[in-house]
Amino acid sequence: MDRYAKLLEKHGLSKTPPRLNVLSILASREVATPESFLEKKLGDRVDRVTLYRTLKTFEEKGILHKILDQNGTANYAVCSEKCSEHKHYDEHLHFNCVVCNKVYCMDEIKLPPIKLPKGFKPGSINLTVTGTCRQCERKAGSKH
Amino acid sequence: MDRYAKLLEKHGLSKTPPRLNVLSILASREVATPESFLEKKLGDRVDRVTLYRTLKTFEEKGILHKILDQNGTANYAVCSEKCSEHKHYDEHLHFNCVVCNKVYCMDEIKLPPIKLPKGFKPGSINLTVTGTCRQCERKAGSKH
DNA sequence: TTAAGTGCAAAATCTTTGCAAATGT
DNA sequence: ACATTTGCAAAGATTTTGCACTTAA
Repeated sequence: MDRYAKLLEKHGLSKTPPRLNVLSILASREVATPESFLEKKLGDRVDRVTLYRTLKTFEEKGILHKILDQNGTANYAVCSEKCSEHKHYDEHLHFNCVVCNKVYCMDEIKLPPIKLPKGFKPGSINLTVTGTCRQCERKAGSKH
Repeated sequence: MDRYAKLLEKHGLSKTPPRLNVLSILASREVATPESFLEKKLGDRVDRVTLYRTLKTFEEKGILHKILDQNGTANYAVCSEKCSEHKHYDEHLHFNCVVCNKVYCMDEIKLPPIKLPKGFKPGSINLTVTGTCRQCERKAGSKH
């Protein structure tokens, strides 16, 4: 049984083609991925509604993180082992390129400690830097 | 001439009722505000399309910041003096309450310095903490 | 066998666009 | 007077819901 099937099993979800397809696409990408990309990749193989429901289920189960880009669009990335139905661990920096719009998960950059005013209870922390990514910087550079 | 009229003039925009109304509502609130709230407040006085266009214009001119909450919904707050058409300055922490969904601008909490991998050029930085705000913590507490 | 998951149709939102009428300067 | 802005209608886009059919276990 392959990796993705195992992941589904672990969370008590049945191993259906739409789910396996979605996981396979997401795992093959080095960046977080929006619904629109998955939709294009999957074509007619998976209904759009199923895709929405799949992403929602995965997020609730702690299989995927949802990361919002600069436009408020959700991008999904496979969670680390630590994530569960009850709590997500996504405490690293996200980089969102303004040119290609890709969302990078920079696991190696940890978040700084934060001190909130009295009475505010933190849940999760999201640090997103927008700017130009390495790829797009290169392309821009080579034009001159 | 009042404060808001002056602000519009400064940016070369005409002083119309919809614009003055929007500014007045936003300035009266201590938190960032979504379109839906403005729409409710304004009722029939301002068309929804006008509201969308007003917010867009204000953002482009550097009059308002757009802050995305945990749901990807845009929330607007009046910019500091430093903002302009060319660049926004919004380098402080945002707190988004998961109960009431309010977005607080915590101007007093500055962002930490960030070191990106080689090739990545930062533009703006957004640090949002989600959790429970003071108000909602109090309410939750008083129930027990 | 049957609970869970999918696909289709349709509804509900949310946002944008085009254009004529109204308004600010 | 005239460019800008508004309001209305309509189109587009995105997301959700209901329900019958299919499939995984």
